[in-house]
Amino acid sequence: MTQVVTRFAPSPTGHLHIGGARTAIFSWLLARHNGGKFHLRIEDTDLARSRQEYTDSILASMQWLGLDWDAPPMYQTQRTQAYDEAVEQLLRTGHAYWCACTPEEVEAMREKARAEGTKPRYDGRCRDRGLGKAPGSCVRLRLPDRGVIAFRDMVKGDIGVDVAELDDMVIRRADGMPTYNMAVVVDDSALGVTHVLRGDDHISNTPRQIVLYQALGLPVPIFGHVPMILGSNRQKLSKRDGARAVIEYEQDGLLPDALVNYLARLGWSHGNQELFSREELVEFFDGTNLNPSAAAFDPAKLDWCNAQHMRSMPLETLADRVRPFVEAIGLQIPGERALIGLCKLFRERATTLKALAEAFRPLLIGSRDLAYAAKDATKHLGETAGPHLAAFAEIFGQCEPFTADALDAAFNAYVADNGLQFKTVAPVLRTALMGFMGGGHLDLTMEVLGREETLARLAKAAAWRPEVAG
RNA sequence: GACUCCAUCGUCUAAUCGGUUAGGACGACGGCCUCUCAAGCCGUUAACACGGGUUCAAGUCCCGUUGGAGUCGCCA
Repeated sequence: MTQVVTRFAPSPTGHLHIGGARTAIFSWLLARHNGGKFHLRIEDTDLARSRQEYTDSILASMQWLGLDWDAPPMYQTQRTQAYDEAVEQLLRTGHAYWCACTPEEVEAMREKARAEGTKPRYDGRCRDRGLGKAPGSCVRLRLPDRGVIAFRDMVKGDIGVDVAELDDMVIRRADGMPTYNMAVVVDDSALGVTHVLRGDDHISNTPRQIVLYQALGLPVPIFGHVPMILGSNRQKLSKRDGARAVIEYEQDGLLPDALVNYLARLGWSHGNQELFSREELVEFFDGTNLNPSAAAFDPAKLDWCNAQHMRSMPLETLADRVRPFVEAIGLQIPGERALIGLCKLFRERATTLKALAEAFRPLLIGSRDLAYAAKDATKHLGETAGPHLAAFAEIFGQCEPFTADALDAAFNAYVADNGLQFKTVAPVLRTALMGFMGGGHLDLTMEVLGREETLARLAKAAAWRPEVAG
């Protein structure tokens, strides 16, 4: 059996978006599952719209997603010789011909056809004129006179199109550059691509490409057309649906594994399983169970998926991931131990790394900057809180070592010795430490804060007085 | 308009060769837990687009209708 070779072929006219990311994921998965090769090709033949910065951005997003490729990326602008040779071969074998029609003339033909209610097509008037190369001339592929071009699609099943629906397409533009379909066929063939996975907006290109493969005497790969991703209104994806560039999800603090998991699961399934590690995806994704119908993008489920991944990864790894986000919002990055404590404290309370870093804020600012939520302070830091706060300062000031376990024991002893109820005194401590009724376990919170900061907060809380209105 | 593709809860989806009280997940809602907020657990809500066939039996096969999407470039 021959090796499976897949590819992802973006054009550098923008950042990598989630639609492209998903087909890249499927292609990468299919190659990795089969122990094959995965290639990258930059389709930069549209000189006017292609930009180097987008190529850089796309490659960076691919790396961030963890989709590695097996050879240096191929750039179409560097392959003019291969395209020229292919066109030359087609001309020589009679599968192609020079066409001297101007774009205006062709457009007139289309207008006429549209007016008559038939399919706008080039009428093939230069087919047998025996023209040679001339300024302004392009080369067109000579289609078979009749027949049906059929193929078996990995996701859609059998598809067939009558050649009568097609026209003699341009394969070499007047400026000498190849057109999309031409370049794709020459390049996929050169790369030895066996499985072409792409968006189903390309489905109408496929018959044309098959004709090209045949005319060139090349083996036709297996095609798989993945449906487009829709927005929440089941219309084409737009910004307001949360459909953005991969780089934006990175900046928002999503985990690459979570994005890959969610996107892979959109349009593909493995029984009832929702959460997959990267290894599981590689193990299970074999190109089957791809859904032929379009799927709507759901930001809420993506968030849930990300939250699940954040909760199941090692704390040390999570700490490494969140560090840049802590720095980005201007907070002092604590030591490793404290940072891990913060992650443990808040990871079940945040769905993104960005939100997680933000949740750290009350504990990472100094007591001087701690603000109290009026409602919570009024309720829990009133006059009856005074004795408790004084006692806390006493017992925690002496607590040794200053660790969660010891602090927990000290707190519980205080509650028991004074015949109190945990639930009546805990809010006092919580409000004093956090500034509001939120956050995680109090013992770990204090450990993360450290003795000095904990005492400072207790003192500040003891000095709190309600503001007198008026 | 022509051609092509698509059609299960609001959303993502499952349902081996036709036989299921049509399952799971997200969301929403309710409950439990609880010092708070979450998380977690339990539960509720909700779908085979429509109409014909074939068959003892159709979400599953066939035809049609409706609806949606894509393409119709010397863009990719």
